[in-house]
Amino acid sequence: MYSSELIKGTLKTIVLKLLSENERMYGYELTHKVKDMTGGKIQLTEGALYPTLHALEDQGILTTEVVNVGNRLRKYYSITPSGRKIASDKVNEYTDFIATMITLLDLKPKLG
Amino acid sequence: MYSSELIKGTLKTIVLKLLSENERMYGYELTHKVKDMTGGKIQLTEGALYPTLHALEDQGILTTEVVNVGNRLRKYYSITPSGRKIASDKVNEYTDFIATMITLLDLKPKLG
DNA sequence: ATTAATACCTAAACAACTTATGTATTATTG
DNA sequence: CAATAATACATAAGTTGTTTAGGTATTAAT
Repeated sequence: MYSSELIKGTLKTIVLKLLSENERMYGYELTHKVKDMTGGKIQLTEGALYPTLHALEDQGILTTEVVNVGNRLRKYYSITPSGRKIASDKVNEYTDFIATMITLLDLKPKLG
Repeated sequence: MYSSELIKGTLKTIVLKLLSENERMYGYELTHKVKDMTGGKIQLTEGALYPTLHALEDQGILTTEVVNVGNRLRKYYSITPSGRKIASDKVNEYTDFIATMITLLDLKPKLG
């Protein structure tokens, strides 16, 4: 787990990137996907995730469809074409930002 | 210039790293150093920087000496031994974090 | 003489998050 | 088979780290 301040500002980028790669995902699934992919190092909190998803939907970046699984509801999110562009821009910006930080902090990135 | 949310959480790491490499620096100098090193892409705002420097001093991570330059005062900050350890930890954590984000977002970092 | 640069500072407002809590269903376990 | 954990959504108060917008004062540039 990283100090919480580091993760700040990356939530939207993470959500949009994952929804660019997957046809549709639901909130709870996103938290587990990120936890799995990062070996538990990044854990999205529901208190941050759900309001972010709602905002992205309001902005027309995501669309939803509610599905009944057993007796429980599940809200799937899909990215719209305009959202796909925003996702790509965000990922590119983050790539650039990381390169800048590597230079600034003289980091030796451990790339697998 | 990056969207402001990205830079959030990196200020302390940047300040501590630069003060680990330089015997002493003053606030205004830090803003210009970072601007120069990043080609203007990261600009520390004084409203964020000064309170952060004060907090780090209060925590014993930095010490200060005020110097008169002409008739103007300049407040130099130096890192303490315990601060040096914290700086190193922060940089290591950030390196790890970047590696995690590269994996998660499947980034292709453009390394000079 | 005015503006820009140097150099510090603070405080209100804002955004994005954490923490805490809530509802309800289904699966697990002792 | 009762209690707990997991699934799955949600909101709201509080915290943190910023931005924005001011302020003071000296020195350099136009």
